[in-house]
Amino acid sequence: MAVERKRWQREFGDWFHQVIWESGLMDYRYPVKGCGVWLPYGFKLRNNVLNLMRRLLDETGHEETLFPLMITSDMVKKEAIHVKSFEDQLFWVTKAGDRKLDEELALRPTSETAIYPMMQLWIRSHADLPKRVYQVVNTFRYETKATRPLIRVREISTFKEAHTFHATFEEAERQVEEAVRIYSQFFDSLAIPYVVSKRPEWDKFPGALYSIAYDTVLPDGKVLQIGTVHNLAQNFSKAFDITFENAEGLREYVWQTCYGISERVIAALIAVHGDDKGLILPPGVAPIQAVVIPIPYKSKEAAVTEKSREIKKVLEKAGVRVWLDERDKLTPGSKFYEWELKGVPLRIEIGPRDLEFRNLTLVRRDTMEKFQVPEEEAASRVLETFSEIQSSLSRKASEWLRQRIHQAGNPEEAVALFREKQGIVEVGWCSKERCGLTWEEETGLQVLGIAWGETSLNGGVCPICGEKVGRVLRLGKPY
RNA sequence: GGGGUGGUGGUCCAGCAUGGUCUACGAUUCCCGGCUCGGGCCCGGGAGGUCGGGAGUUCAAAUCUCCCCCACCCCA
Repeated sequence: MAVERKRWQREFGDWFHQVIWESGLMDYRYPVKGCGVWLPYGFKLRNNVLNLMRRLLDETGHEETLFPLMITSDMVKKEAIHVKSFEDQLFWVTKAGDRKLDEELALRPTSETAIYPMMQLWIRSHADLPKRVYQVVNTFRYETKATRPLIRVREISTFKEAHTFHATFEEAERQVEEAVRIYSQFFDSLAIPYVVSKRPEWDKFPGALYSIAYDTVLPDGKVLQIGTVHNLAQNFSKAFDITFENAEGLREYVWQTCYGISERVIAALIAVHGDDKGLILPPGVAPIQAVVIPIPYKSKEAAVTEKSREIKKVLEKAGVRVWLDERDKLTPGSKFYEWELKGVPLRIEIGPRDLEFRNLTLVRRDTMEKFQVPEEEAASRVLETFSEIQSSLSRKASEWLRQRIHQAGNPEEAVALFREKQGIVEVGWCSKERCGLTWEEETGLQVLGIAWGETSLNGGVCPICGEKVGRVLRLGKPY
């Protein structure tokens, strides 16, 4: 029962689509393009992931809110640069029944235009600051490229966005650092590896001063953006007229940040940890952390059933999300396959042999390693195994990403490296936009940005202009 | 934006070249019953289809022609 990742890597697109549906996460047969149904199992996973996020935000002074889905055309037009980037993708509500609406309404493509006009009413004085809100909502964008479950959709069903408001630029800068800390902790808890890059000027969030993004690499070697943090400076507060009175009695525009994470994090969770058998979910967020499978034999059915129920209770008491699979029409083997597909981190087999020796047979989903533990140590050994699985998943995924980050000295080298190994190519950059764009042209890759929070690079010259190199520039092929 | 491949019970698919033998193959899934049970066992019985949509050619279309829709892949 070895762990294999052939199909996972070679036919990632098919694998991904199939696993999402067969494991019971989502059904994408819904008749509207780019929209899918979260099935009960997927919905539970989604909630566990979101609750992790909620805990992190609640602990750090954020408050959850819920703003309306529809925005007016006036609201849409407030911030010119921001609007322009989304206007081709807006869904419009133009009629009620057969009556044309006097004022057409748009479905939010993101919620700046819904939230900021209200903030203009709520923020009056420096005592109201800082203010941090977040919400988890659906947003709509008319994607024209091919849609892909969880990755490129028309209804983003799960968009967690935080918006913060501050009295000074420095405070907004500190909030950006805080957001990066929060997101890093979040992805670490999910064992999803990432690189953090400052997006180049030509690819930042429209309206932002600058944008920071979290990227990971999927099995096909393409880069998936899984989170973003933006310093908006006063660009939006000026457009939406969000001002406050400072301690000296003067009116100032607020300084803002915003940061978001979408269901792409679930896509990453699935893709990064999976194998040819299906999902592998980290115990921290798995809807079912352990499944008990009774192995009935001859006349011992009653004893096996009784023991299985007893173990289930013991584990539940210890706080384990456990499921007892008592379906008697299926053989244990077919149950094994099913729960492996669904990514349950730990399987517990209880059969005549275990009864005889007062053991439990445990099988780890991530390594398929099989071992016995004494029955009376059930709870402690199960919990211990969860933390081993968690750290093993982190280690494996980080190592996998590390092997897909390469260093190149010139465009030819970058192209060769990418062709052979995909992933991310790092090169030295002189910080000039023209040279950055040349890197893109000559490699056919896209600039992800410069490494965030790392000291500048010394030595070497830009192979394009010959000037001194000061930054690490990352290139890749994004989704 | 450019190119390619495909759409047939819930799922995966055969059939299409050479229209008729299609009352549409097979597997899986689902329901009923039996036998089993430490890796998808097996045996009976049953359910499930606007052949993506529309128009056309024809005595006759899943099969040929045209238009449309949708999905997936590759390239910009």
